Amino acid sequence: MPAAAKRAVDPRIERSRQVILAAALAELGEIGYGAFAIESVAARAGVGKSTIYRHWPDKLALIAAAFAILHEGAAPDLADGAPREKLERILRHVAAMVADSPFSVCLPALIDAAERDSALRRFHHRFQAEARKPLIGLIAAGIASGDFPARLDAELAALSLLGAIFFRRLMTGETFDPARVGALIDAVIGAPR
Amino acid sequence: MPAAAKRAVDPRIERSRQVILAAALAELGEIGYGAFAIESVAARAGVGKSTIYRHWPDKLALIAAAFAILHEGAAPDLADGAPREKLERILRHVAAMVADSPFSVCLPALIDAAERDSALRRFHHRFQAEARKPLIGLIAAGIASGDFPARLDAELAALSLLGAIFFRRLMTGETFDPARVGALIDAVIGAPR
DNA sequence: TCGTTATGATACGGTTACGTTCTATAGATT
DNA sequence: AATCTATAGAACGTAACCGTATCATAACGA
Repeated sequence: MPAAAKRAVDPRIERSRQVILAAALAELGEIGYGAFAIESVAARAGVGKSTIYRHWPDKLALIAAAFAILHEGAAPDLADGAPREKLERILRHVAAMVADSPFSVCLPALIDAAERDSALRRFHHRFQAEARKPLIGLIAAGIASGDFPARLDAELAALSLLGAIFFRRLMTGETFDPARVGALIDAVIGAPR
Repeated sequence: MPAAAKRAVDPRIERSRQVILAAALAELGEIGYGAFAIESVAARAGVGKSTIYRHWPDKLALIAAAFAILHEGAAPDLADGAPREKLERILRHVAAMVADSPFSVCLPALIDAAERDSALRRFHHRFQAEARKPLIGLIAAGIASGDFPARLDAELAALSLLGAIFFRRLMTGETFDPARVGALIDAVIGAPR
């Protein structure tokens, strides 16, 4: 009998976790990875520093946990629609995320962190690879069905479409207006038939 | 008479500058912007800390000076050749830079720094905008001359091409093999005629 | 050679942050 | 109500690093 009557979970624990993680994410967005300070997180969360160390062993663990939150968004539904419509839907979603969201705010910190710590790097690259898969599959299917021109390479096309959106955010300081996604697809893929 | 016989310039000054800036750039690549430490730069350069402060007023000034070095590369010659060839030349150059160079090493730090400090942000965005101009102009000319398909928007096409290269570096951890630039152009622009 | 000056080393006070430990308290469970 | 436990807050020793100052040295120009 596996000690069934364990004590119920204290709600204070989960509550602390949430408050601290939210503060950590805000800190990452504002301060970045390199100057990230646990004491600032504690102050921002209105929490004792010791509470943070009760939940995570050290700074890196907290940072990793905070970054993990970024990847809890609902992906757009790709069940039905023409390939071109689905493509537009998914890219509009990406553009909106990159334009304005906790993800967008933390993106530079995430990139920087991935460069400095190998665990965060694995995390970052693995997640990005997963996130790209549906898009690449969609484009590949579109090419196969003749909806997209045969000139395309699915992976390169995905890189180009995503790249355009991310490049603007990171290198020009502008955001990619989700409304312009149609024009982007026209440019890279071709106009709708 | 403007005091002509000024003392000749002490070569130690320029020598210190170079050694320190090189060390600062290496530090930015390794440590990043947030945790950048002048004392580490001094140690790395084999230089007294006071020497650094004799040349730059503070940490930010040194960082800015170091980043400025990144933008002293020779751009590829665009004097002659078919539009497609010129495009390939310029993108191969970009891909090589992003794949392996001080610029590539410091790129995450630069992006992070641009996010945290407004002066560095202006610097980063201005330079990037300047660097994009020839590419956009080239594509626009190619469209006008009929060498590139009319479907294209010059700015979006430039974003896509550059974006693909940068996206790979920053989000996938892989580099974009300069040899694959031809395939990238085929995908976004179309095969050569 | 001789005065000049940039330098490396060292020390300084001040600040910040790490990660640990303690205590009284407020909030849980039973 | 009685008990348990997670918490906030403070203090701690340690370490790093800021920007400044001092000083003997060595490289420089003249």
